[in-house]
Amino acid sequence: MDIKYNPEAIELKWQKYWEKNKTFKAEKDTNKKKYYLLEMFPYPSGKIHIGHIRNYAIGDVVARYKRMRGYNVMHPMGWDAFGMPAENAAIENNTHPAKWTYSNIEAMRSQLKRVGFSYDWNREFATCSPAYYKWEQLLFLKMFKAKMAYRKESYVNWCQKCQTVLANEQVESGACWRCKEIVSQKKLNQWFFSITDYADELLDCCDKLPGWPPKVTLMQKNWIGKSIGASIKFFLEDNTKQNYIEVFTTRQDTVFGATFMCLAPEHPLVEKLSQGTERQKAVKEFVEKTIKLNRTDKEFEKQEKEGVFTGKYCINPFTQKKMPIYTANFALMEYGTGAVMSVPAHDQRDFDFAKKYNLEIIVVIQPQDEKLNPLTMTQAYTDEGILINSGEFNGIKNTDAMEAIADKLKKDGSGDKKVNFRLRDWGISRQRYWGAPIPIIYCKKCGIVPVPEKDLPVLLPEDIEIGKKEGSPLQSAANFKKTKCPQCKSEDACRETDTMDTFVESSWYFERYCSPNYQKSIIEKEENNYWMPVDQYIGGVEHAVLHLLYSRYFTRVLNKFGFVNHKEPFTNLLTQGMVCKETHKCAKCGFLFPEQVKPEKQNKKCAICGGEVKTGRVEKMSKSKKNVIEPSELISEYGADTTRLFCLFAAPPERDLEWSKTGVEGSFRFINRVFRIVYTNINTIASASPYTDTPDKLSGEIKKLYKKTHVTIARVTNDIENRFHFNTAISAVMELINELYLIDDNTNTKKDPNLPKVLKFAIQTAILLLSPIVPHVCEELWLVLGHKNGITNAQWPEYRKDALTKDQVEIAAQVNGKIRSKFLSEPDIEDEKLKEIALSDERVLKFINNKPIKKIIVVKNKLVNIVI
RNA sequence: GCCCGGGUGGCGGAACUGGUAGACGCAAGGGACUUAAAAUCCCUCAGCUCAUAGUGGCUGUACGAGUUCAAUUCUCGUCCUGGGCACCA
Repeated sequence: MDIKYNPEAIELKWQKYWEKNKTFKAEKDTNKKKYYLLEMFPYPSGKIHIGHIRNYAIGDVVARYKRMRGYNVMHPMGWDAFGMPAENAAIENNTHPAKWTYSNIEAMRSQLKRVGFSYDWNREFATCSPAYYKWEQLLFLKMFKAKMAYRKESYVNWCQKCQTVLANEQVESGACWRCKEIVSQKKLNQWFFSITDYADELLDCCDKLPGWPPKVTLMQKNWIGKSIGASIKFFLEDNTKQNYIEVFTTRQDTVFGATFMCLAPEHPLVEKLSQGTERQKAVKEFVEKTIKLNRTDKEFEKQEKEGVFTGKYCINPFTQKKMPIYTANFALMEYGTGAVMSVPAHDQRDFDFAKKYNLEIIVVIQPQDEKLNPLTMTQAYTDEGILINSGEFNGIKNTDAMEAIADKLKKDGSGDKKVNFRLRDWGISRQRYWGAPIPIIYCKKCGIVPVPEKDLPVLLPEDIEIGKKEGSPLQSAANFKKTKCPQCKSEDACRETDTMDTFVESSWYFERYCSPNYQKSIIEKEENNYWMPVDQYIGGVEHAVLHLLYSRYFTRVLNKFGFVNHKEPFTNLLTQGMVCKETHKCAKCGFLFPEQVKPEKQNKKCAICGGEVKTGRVEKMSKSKKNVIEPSELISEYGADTTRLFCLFAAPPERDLEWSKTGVEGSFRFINRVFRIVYTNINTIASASPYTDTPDKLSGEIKKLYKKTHVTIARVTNDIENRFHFNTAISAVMELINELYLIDDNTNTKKDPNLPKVLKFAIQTAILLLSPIVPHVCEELWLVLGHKNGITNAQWPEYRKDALTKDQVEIAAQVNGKIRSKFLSEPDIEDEKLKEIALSDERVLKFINNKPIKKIIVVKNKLVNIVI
């Protein structure tokens, strides 16, 4: 055989063919069942990396599979194109962010095309284009008018290096998620989206997303953080009966044990209470010291719980006791009301604090088996028990008193039931240039004025200087900033210079894909109703809370304004694992590239300094760890099909994938095996029509092969359709191919007149089953097999039920649960018959050794277990 | 600290509802073809063990118990590991 597998020639040929024939163009067709498949769109950083390829390969298998199943598949791709790297690159290379971004998009688009993903490129857009962000601005205006977008002054996480505000979600253990700089606190006027209005709904609907991994919905639930409890007012001991501190607690059952109060250092009362007292100086010092160390700071985690007395008292509404008011470093202004009622007997943190400052401890919950003594207690008692020292509630189980105490609070006017969320409103202001401008004008006379809808989009000015001055570049862009007030026409007005968080763009891009070129509004409703919601969404688990929660929120906002009819954007979600590779580290030179490692007899040496090299952990590929694989190199060496195959074969999608050079070679070998099995048999099968009849008319090896082919169809279909376990789908086809090679060698079966037909069916089926995974080579082989219309829209093979049954099954014969013998039998034979065979088996009898049989368990077609 | 995962050969991973552990691939070793190499093909491949070399015996899915005729699978405890949240009142 002269024909050699040449991946590059085959792949370029079919990519051209698909493009020419518009094979993947998706159009609304109400007669067909739609399937909207989406992978998280990339940030155009410049290069596609292997993690993208894995993500998109997974998606492409599903898209191509569904197409073959007759679905009208929409599989779009685009660019999450706003963001900081463009600005950073602009500063470094003295280019404009737009230029940098668009040239990156060019490069990455051609890379993606070279992998042969079945995208409908007609729907492509970049979120940085005015045609896209215009609609985002419109939505902002609608939200502003509905009071869902509002401005408030607040402390924000500030990254000094990136010169920007970060959302809480973008702060990872005290550091900027992008540049790892330690985050500090800054007070600024910010725009917020009121996501908390939907906290309850977003939480409840987590349970209505059966197609999502429970892990992700659990993370969202924790993030939203709903707590049910009560708000309680503690009046100050100032005889006015007007000033009070309000707290939120989940333990109103312990209110009789509240002996002191802790306020967050930022709490407005802290300064007021201590003013003019001898405590003023101490309080001020403490507050200043504590605020400096913000809560996300690394130091903050380690610091001891401490506080200072403000000099004033408040009154416990139930006991009328005086409670000293402290300000404490563990009280958080952002949670609840910034004030904590402290119950030292039943909260460990309060207990430690009370011990430290010698504060009163009152036991109000008595456990069943022991008697708590505040003087001898060594830790707080946080379990259930019976209330004591609690007036009219004495003797009631604490959990039962929750409701009653909340009711009494309400009756007395000193509180109420209350639900509190950890989730806070979404701060979207960014002091950056490369983002969507917030369409707001500040007028000296009229105040905050929204840009009229007819004036949209508010364009990002192109003639700006980046990195020359402190702060946001838009602030120094006079042409942009200076404007007329749309209401009073006064010249004394300026534009908002902050831009929107880039998570805003990615919160609705999946909606825009349905009508990407629609000019009249944000969304063309009929298209949207047809395509949405996304049937399958695929992306990294790192977006479990950020992007996915915002998207759920935005979908509700769009729904509220009547733009869309659905509330949840993604019916099914698959979160794929990272791509990892081993690292090499030299004590002196740090991380090394694989080519910098010299293998020697015993251990590896560093090519730079000659020092010992340690093979480090398998870690996520990253430039800094020097363990990155370049997809383009891989594709030019082995081809796109091999690259795809390996990404899918090495691990199931949800798990991390460990890169292996030899594994890639194995994948390449397999494609070659497939390629060869077609060509070596082509003369035999070329003119044969595939056998599709019942297996009973066949015999011997041919029958076995025919049945194996149907079993393979069943396995692959199940693995793709129900489990996304492409690794086992591939191994099933590998088994079939292995079997085909055995037939090829077997001269006896070569005389069977049914051979060409069955062989054709088997080979053709293998090609069809592989086609979503390695589409190019399959298109080529499909053509070789004589099909002129392309494999992309060929029908997915169906299996025959009568071909799944086995002619013979192997039965394990066990004695006391241990396998002592195996025998072949007809399938589905009577239990009694199986027992009989097992009991006549020599090896089994040897182990029974004439002992009495207690019982015999028979599992049909599987085993016989004799218990003695 | 709290909440989720995960732990299976030299390696990546199979085993779908408790029913024959190790599919498929990689690596390794041996062999065939070849002047040679590459490519390809075939065989072996969890560990220990045996006067019987066999469809032999024993052990084995992180560790220890338990439920069961039967446990990688279910329950409890321990260890390790990955992730999320982290003074949340």
